[in-house]
Amino acid sequence: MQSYEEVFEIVKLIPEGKVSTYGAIAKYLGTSPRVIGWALNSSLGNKKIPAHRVVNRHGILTGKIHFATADLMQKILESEGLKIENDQIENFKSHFWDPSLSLL
DNA sequence: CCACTGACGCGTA
DNA sequence: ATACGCGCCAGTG
Repeated sequence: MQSYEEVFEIVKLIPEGKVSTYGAIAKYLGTSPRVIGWALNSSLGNKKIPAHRVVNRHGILTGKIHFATADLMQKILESEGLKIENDQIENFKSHFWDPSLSLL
């Protein structure tokens, strides 16, 4: 299956200053949220893939530990205009981007 | 070649 | 309210 490829395509569509979730992408692709995490893990190194814009359903930067440094992910997100409070995105739902929007 | 592991989320007890 | 199990793909030992 090209599940990973599908995930990459979606993640690349996430606009700057926006974030998405594992569950939303998984639902859109019709797969399990786990696959999203695994795919993103593989995506690390692919500069074309903004893996830092994907967080869990609580808006928490669960994947930050996979970056070069624990603060890197938060740093990038803040750099894109987001506000992080205690590893959690503030006004998360206001910055939430749903894959369904890519249909538009 | 077989088995384990790794960025999650939801339903059920 | 908290705890546990299942779903799912690819890479590595």
